[in-house]
Amino acid sequence: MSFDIDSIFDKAASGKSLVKNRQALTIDYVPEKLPFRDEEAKTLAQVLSTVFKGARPSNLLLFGKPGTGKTAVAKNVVDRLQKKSNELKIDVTVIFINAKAAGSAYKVLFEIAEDLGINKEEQGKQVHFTGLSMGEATDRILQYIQKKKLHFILVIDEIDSLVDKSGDDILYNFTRANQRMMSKGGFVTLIGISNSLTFKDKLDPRVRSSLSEEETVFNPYTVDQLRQILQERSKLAFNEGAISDAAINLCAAMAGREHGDARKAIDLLRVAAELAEREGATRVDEKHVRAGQDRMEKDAPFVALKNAPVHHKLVIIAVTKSKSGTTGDVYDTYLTLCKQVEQKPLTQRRVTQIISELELLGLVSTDIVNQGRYGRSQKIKITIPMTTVKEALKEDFASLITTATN
DNA sequence: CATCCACTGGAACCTATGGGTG
DNA sequence: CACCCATAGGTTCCAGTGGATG
Repeated sequence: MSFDIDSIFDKAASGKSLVKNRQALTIDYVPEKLPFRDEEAKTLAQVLSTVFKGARPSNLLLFGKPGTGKTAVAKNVVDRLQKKSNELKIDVTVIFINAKAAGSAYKVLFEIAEDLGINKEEQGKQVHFTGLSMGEATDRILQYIQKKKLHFILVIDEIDSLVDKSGDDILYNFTRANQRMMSKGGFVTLIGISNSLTFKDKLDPRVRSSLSEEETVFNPYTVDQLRQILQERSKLAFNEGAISDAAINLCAAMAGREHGDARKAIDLLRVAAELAEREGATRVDEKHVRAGQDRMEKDAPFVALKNAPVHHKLVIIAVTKSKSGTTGDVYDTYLTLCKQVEQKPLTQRRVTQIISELELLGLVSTDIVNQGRYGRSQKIKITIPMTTVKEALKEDFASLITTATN
C-alpha cells in the first residue's frame, strides 16, 4: 500500500506546481477585465450612474445563457460603483444575492435583511429566519429602506429560480415600493439576472414592464473569444509554460461546441490542470483536457446518484431491473424492491415525478410510447453505464444490485 | 372511426419541522 | 396560550391523451 504515497507527497512538496493562482480558475473569480463584454458593462454602468445624480436608476434585466458573463459583469460594475460611491461620499447600498443559492423566497428576504443590518438595529422589527409571513418580511425591509432613505440597488442573480418557486409577489412589492417612496427620498433599483430568455413570460405584466425598464442580452462567446478568454485566464493562473496552446484551444473548442459557455471552459481547464499535476506532468497538454472532459462527464452522474435520496436510488435500480421499462412495470419492480429492503413504498404519482427528476439529472431517458388500446406510457432507460450505477450504489444496496445483474 | 387502455401531469391538500405574534 | 407563517416532500384526486384495435 505504501508504494507511491511518499512520492505523491514529495511531488506536492517539491513546489513544482503548474498552477500559481488556483483562485483564478474557480467560478467565483471575477477578473478585473472582462473581454468582449465592454458594451454590456458600459450599458449597465450608464444606467446605474444615475445614482450619482441622486436619482433612481432604472430597473434592469440581464439575459443570457449560462457562462456568458452576466454575473461577472454585474459583480464587476457593481463593485466599482460601490468604490466610487465611497470616494464621492455618496450613499449607495448595494446588495448582491443569488436566488438559487439562497434556496427559497423567504431566505432571499432574510438575506437582504441580514445584509442591510436590519436585524442588528431594528428592535422588534427584525426579519427572523423563519416565522414571519412573506408580506410582513417584505414590509419590514421596505420600511427600513424608507426610514433610512436608502439608495438601494438590489442585484438578484438567477432571478428566474425565485419566480419559479414562489411567483412574482416579492418582485411586485419591491417594484411597487418605489412609487410609494418616491417623494420621501429612498428608492430601490432592481437588477435581475436570468439564464432563461423566457423568464419575462412568467411575470405579471405590471412587474414585467417595471422590472425591464432596461434590458441587456448577453450573447454566447464564440470559440475564438473563448480561446482568448482562456488565454488571459491562463496567464493569471498558470506558471510560465505550464500549459500548451493546444490544450487551451482544445478547451475552447470543447466548451464552444454547444454554446460558448465560459464557465464550462474554465472548469475544464481547472480539472485538466489537476489531472496533470496529479500525474506529475510538467505542463498541461491536450491529453489532460481530454481526460478532464472524460472525468467531468463521468463524475456528474456518479455524484448525483450517490447523493440521491433512498427512493430515487430504488427507482433507478427498478429501472435497471425492469423488463419492459414502462412506468407501470418500473413501479411494480420498485414495489418489490421496497418490500425487500423494508421501505414504505411511495405512490406511483410520486415515482413518476422522481423519474422526471432523474431525467433532468440526465441519469435516465424517457420516450413516450403509444400502445393504442394498451394505453400510453413512458419507456424508461438508464443513460449511464451499469458499472457507474453499481459503483455509486454499492454501499446502500449491495444485495439488490448483485441480484439485479444476475 | 369510436373506443378505451395505462398512463401523464396539474392542482389541492396534508404533515412535520421550526419558527413567529399578541 | 391560541393561532399564524414558509417549506419540503409527500398524497389524493382527476381530467386529459394518442393511437392500435374491434
